[in-house]
Amino acid sequence: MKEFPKQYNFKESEQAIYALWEKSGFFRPEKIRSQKKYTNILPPPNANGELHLGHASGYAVMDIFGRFERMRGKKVLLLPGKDHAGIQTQVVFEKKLKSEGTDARQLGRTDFYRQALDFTLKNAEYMRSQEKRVGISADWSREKFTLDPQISKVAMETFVKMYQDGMVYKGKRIINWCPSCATSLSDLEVIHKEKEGKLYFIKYPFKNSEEFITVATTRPETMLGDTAVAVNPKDSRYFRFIGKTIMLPLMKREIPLITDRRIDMNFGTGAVKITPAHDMLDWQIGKDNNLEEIQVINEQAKITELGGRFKGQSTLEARANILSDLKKLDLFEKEETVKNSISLCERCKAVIEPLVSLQWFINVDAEKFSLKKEAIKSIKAGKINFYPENFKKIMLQWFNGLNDWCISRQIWWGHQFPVWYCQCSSEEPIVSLERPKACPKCGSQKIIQDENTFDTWFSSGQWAYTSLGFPNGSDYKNFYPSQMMVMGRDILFFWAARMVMMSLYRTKNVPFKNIYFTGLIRDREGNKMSKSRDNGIDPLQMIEKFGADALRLSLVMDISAGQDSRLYEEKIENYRNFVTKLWNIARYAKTSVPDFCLIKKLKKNSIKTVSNRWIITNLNQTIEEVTKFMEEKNISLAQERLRNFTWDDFADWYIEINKMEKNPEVIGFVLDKIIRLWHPFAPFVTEKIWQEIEAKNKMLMISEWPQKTACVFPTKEKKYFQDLKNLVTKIRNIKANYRIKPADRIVAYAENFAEKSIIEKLAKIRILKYPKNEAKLVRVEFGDKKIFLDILSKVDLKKELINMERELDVLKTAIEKHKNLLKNPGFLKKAAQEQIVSARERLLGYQTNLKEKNEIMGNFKKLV
RNA sequence: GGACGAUUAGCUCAAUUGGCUAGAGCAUCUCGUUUACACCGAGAGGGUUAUAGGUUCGAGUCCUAUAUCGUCCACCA
Repeated sequence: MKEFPKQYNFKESEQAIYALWEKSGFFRPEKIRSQKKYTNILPPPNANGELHLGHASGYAVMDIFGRFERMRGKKVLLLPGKDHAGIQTQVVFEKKLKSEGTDARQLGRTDFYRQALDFTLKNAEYMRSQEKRVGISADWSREKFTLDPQISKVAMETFVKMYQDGMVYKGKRIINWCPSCATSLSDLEVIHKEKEGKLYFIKYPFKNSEEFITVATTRPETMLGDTAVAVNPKDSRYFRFIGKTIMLPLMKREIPLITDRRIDMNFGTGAVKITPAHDMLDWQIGKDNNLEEIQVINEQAKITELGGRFKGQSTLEARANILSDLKKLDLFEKEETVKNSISLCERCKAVIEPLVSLQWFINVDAEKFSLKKEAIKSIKAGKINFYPENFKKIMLQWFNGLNDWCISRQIWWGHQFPVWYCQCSSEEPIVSLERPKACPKCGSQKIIQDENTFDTWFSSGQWAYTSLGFPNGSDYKNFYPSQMMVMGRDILFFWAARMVMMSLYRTKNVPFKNIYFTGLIRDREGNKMSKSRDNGIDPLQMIEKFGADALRLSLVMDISAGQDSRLYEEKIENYRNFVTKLWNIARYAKTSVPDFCLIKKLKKNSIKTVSNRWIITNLNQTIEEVTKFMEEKNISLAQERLRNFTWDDFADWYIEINKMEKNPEVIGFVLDKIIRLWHPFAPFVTEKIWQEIEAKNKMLMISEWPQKTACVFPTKEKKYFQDLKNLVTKIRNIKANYRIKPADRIVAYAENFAEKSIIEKLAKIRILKYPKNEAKLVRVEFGDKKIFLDILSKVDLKKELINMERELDVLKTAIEKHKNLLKNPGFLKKAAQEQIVSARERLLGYQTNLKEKNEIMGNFKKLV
């Protein structure tokens, strides 16, 4: 017989086991014969860095559900992929180029793209190896990349189709511009940060007048592009000035004083300088009032030639110079310190410059197909289940306030627009997947492609169907829409919402039936993990140290969907201990029982005795509850229930304490079920145990999820055994604590002779009489009061009185619980009530309080 | 400004529809055990479930306020 290793060596086992799984081919759904399908398209990580805890926790969740469904006999497809991650990769890769002493411009677009692709693909391979270490049972043969030709083609087609349907347009609008990344950004890619700033009060003199109006601004440099000053129409302070002309200082340009309801009278002076080219609200006001847009800041955040003598200065230089000039002219009134929020680029944290620029937009509320309304409709119709549920509300709210989506980016890394221009008319785009051979208008062959690339979320927003080979691929036909989607709650809008919209448009169906959000993993203090804080935990390091199973368990313990959690080494260590415990349970079974094997079905006569019946009944309940929790997507509760059964009931009680009643067959049976139940959570150690004991070809990964066995006893009796267990434990403790020989002092009445002897054996006490009239009641008495008090006299009286009260509570509970077993419940209820109340009063000398009395009465009332 | 979430043991979190004694893990203390497992076992202490009201026979759970913390969205001239 093979020696069962003394210690679980996860380092050796994990790689071998993963190789075994992969080789078996069961990661591919084709290998599983079943009609029922389960698809989970894994969120493609950005292929430009390392695997981090966020990925790991998502993968743990997905793999747990995936393995669970696979064991339940479903054709499971976990589809992995990688994202090219437009701007982020561009930033990362440009840094790399810089460190190599070159830059994008030197390389040129074609070479840059080629090298970035090379870099990304290499990195994708590296990340794939890291993903495997987490143990994810994904079908690697199907792995996709957002820049794969087939996937790109479908994504581009969507754009062409949208163009034809009048859902995209090219327009000059004010957009968020990142001077550092040199590209436009969607609203979502801009983050706001509260910061202390200065509010400058500047006098704007009226034309041919000594009077002036004071405006307040945080960005004086934009005044070069002012085309009006606005006040609220209700603001009586300025009534007399309305319609007058202002001489814009420094620029000596005439600008009007206009009114607009959007101006807040209470902020600053109530008068606002309007710069349509460099402010979101000003742009709106400018549109409504037909104001000129004067761009005085360029894409590098420098002043343009329209900024007169400040041309070429950076915005900060210009600000200082403008302020000093104003001071010289005595037009500077004062400055105040204010808190205001500044806009930053999500990726590089540079300050955003709002600029007017020619960009491509998706009209989210187009006539032909309203992405916004269709999304709202299907979510309201309940076509997607949200975990947690309240995220549905958050998403709906977002859709309601959704504005047009800027999808063009001025970077090189990503999908270039399938849009072409001929020299003859740069205004008229030709939208087509293929480069046109000649201009349809003038026949010229000099055709250039639009320089823009797509927002990375435009392609990942289509991932749900592109990755499955939409529109004709067999995977699309077989596996769309997927059953499950798991993602971090931080990309709810970026990705989940966009996927819903895009999928509805192209497939007329929702992209997934269920969506589960994971929270952020924080450090011990609850801080975000970040490089600057240096508080990050590297998942690979943890796997090295504690094993993949321990890491997985620690990532899904104590969590609920959408809620942030904290992680630190002790937590992972704690789960490593549990993995060891599982191992040792198996090792004990295998080494202490001759010819031990896992038992699938139990013979009826193996479960005659009380503790066997008890453990089996408890196992049944565990299977039932764990399955239910898993179906409800509640990993934490499933795991907790399972852990309690495994450790407390099976290992500590059935095997350890209950030395006389255990049955090898029952151990084989329970262990068989336990390792199946644990497999989704801790796949490696359970598979290893299975291989050690079974040593057959079949793998645990594809064995069946346990079913409840035919219930050996009526469920109502389950509690009875639980109490029996508790009573025995209690007796043992009393013996231990008081250091007495309790044989003649503690008396137990048992249901029948068999149980009487069990209690005698287990608790090592002598059972006195077996009174006929006590029926099925199990009761512990503390002997004669006198004897009990004798014991008390030897120890601290106060402490023992408290203990005595507790023991009486146990008695109360036991009586309460078993009243259902009695044929005449009324009798016992009354008896129990009297007994408890009087006992307490007698012992502690206080009156039963009103609340408790009410509680008892309430319960009784309900029963009657 | 709008929305959402949270507040339970020293710490991290549970508590499935309002219901049996509010539970785990870590930490602390006591005892036990050294051939399944010191990566162990049995116990104990520790809670006015943020506060104040309300509904109910019964509230951690439902309602109404308040406080504190957090997140997201919008705006900030």
